[in-house]
Amino acid sequence: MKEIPAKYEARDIEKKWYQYWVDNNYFHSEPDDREPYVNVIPPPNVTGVLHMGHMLNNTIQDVLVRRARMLGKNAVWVPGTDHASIATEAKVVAKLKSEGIDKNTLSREEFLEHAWDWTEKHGGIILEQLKKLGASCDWDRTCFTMDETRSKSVLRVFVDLYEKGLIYRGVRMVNWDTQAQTAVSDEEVIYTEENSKLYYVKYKIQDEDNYLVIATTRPETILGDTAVCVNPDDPRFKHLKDKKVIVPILDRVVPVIFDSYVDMEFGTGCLKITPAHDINDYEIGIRHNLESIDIFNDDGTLNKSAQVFVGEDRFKARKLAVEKLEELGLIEKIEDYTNKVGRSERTNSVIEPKLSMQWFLKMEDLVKPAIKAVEDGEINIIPGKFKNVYRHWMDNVRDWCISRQLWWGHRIPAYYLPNSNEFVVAETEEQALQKAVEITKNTNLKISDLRQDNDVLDTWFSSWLWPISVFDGILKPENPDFKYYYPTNDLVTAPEILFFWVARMIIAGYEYPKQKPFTNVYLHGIVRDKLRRKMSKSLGNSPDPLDLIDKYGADGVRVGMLLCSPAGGDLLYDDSLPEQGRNFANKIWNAFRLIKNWEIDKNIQQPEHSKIAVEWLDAKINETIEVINKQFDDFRLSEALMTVYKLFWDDFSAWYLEIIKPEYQKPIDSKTYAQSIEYFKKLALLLSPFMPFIAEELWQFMKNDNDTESIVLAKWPISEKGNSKLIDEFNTCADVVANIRAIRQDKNIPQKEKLNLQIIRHDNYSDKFDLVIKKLTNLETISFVNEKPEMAVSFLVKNHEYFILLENLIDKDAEIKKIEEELKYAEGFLNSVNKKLSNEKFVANAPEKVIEIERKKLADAEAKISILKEQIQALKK
RNA sequence: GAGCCAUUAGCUCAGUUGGUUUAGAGCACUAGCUUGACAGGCUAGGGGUCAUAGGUUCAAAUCCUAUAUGGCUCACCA
Repeated sequence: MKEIPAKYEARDIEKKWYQYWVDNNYFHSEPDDREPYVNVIPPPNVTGVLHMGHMLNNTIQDVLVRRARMLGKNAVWVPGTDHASIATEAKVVAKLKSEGIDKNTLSREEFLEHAWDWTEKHGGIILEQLKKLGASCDWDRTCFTMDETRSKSVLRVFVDLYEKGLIYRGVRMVNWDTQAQTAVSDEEVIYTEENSKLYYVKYKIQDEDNYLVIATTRPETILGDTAVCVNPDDPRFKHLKDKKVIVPILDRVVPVIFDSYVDMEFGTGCLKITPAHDINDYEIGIRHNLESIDIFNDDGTLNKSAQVFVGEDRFKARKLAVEKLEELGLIEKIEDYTNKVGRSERTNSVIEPKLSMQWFLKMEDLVKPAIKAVEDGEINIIPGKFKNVYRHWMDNVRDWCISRQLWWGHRIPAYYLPNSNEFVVAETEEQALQKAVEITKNTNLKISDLRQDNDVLDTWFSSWLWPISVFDGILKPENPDFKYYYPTNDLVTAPEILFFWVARMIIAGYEYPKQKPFTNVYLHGIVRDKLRRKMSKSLGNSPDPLDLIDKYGADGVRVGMLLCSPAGGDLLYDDSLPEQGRNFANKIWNAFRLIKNWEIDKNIQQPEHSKIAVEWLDAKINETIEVINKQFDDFRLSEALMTVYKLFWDDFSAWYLEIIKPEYQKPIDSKTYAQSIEYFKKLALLLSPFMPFIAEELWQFMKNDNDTESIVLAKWPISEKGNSKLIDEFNTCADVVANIRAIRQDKNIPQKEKLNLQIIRHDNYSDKFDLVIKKLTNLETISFVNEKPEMAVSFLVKNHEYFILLENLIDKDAEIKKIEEELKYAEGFLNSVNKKLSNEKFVANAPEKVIEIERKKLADAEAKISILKEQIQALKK
């Protein structure tokens, strides 16, 4: 066999095995008799490149899927991307602009051609990157929210909801993104505190020499004012009934109205009303029948209705308005002020409340079964604290604005009749025509006479169908794939899209297949840097995931991501995490090298210490498998990983291998060797969901004719009955070994120098591991005595007294001091136990079992104290 | 402003219906190791009055009430 390198080099190995898995189609699934295990990927943006959040998200999914596959389930993980209307359109517009092309000069069709080109060029990148991470997706099933099946599904659902009366069109105040020039939903607006100014502006009262002062943060909207409002209970303004005021700059005469919406405490108690540009003003405007003057163009510049500053941007207009007001002497004062400003999630531009015609989905009834499903536990949200958040949003849900004024996306299938605002809704143009003919009774009507709505649908209006549509469950609810794979199992995503996506998928699940879309929602944390800042391109605090994989290996990065990612908690990323993962891979690699390089001698007997170690490790592995299974069931993935990590590093490498390791350049017996390989294979299996690449590499070295050709196809190990007594005895042994090692270190005795150990046994001494102790600490002899030897260092394990005989190295005073410290601790402990037991109420009320434990503690402590006292006495002699 | 969640070692977190020795892990830290698998390592070790103040209980990190601090969600006052 060729030399195995001392350092594990992940790069070539990972490339080799991923190719092998894909070539053999191991990740592909077809329906069969087995129980399915199904996850759908949260589709990343087609515009995106892999970032740290994806790494975490997909690592978790891959761990779950790989383990499910090993548990014998028919596992499928469906990959795909979404079309990300706003983000993609923005990128394409920007690209065109860099080529000197203005979007507005293109027809819709021409623009879409560019967008598709762009998508074909960039759309696959992120999925290719996921392969580097080891993602075991069924690539044959890759979907895109705008491919044929998914698009048709979206249109069918739109038509169906429209026909059910759940979709309506209407003028509403929406959140307008002036940069993307589209409406966005409430969920897409992020409010943050920003420093701004509060302007106090004087409005002249008509036919009086008096002024009324209003406070505003947006003086440019004065141009759209149609009233000034005060609270009807405010004594300061009672005299203003039926009065009018003059809007500055324009000298427009508007009424003073009275509405209890106005907070008397705030500002001046007078509120200017601009119904076209503020949601509250809009509602007040409706109540008081006010005129609504829209002063903005779609791009945020002022239009003709503003009369002045026409064509200027809204922020420039603000400056100009203030200057003008100052010129007119109408600014009373300007204060610094902090308020919440809403910005578009996609473009970060300040959201402009705008009245416009949009399409909405009525949510009130749709959410009901979705609320119940989570309430009843039919769907679990992990961690559970998000159940509240979900509930709260659902209870207060508002109608969903589903139209976007963009071209890239699913065009709304509403067709207007010629010269009319009347429309028909249909899945295809042909069907639309048919409906139009029915309505108009005009049989000469042609498709070209109809005008399709210009808007597209919100991207989430397609991704909310994802778990259904990836199996074609909207168009063909009876197809075998859908019947077999739906509902899916675990949805893994970040809490930030709980409403955007998760809640809406649940709604769609109960509206269409009338079944939950998934059973568990596992919400993982957000990847942040060490300073708890979210990773972002603009901050430049995010490492490039592919660089990390290159540097630490995909296995290393996966371990790094998982190690500190408890459910729902933030993950504070640091390079030390994948480094720890890489070091672990190296540890595994070297353990393997050690075993692989041993020479096997069939003629030698298995040494007794090896026989015992083999027995113990078997018990330990069995016990640990149960722990890991439980942790998986509870979605405690980072803990499951840590359990495997310690099993491998501490139990297998640090203890087991050290025990069975033959002397330098001596061969190992064939029995221990074979058993060790079997254990190593089990460990590789336990590791493989987390570190699939190194696990496969080792599997290929170790597999025999009875094993599967790839670890991907192998079965998750089954835990046989553990032997807790043996494990307990081993722990005692480990304690003794550690004590002896500490003595060597303390007294500067090299490992090579043999020592003699004497033991005074008390009750329940087991000699099972004595040979292990002897080997690990290089003892000449172990002997049992009744008298404390002189000139020895002592320690206590489980009330057995251990003495290492040392002729010249004993510092009696130091020994006494050490034992006195131990005595002090024991006495303190005894004291606390005594306090409990002497408490009558405790003895009377506590369960017998608890009292029993306390009595045992007492007895143990007393025994220990008397031993320690004797030892001090002996030393003082 | 309303609601929810958290606060345990330097850092990140466990601690499962209150009782397994006066609290555990990983990383970091300290000391000692040219030990033939591994310095990406080995061995040993230090480190916490469980945010604060009360309360319930025989018994509290764990239950209750306040307070403080941090976070999340929703709403929003110009």
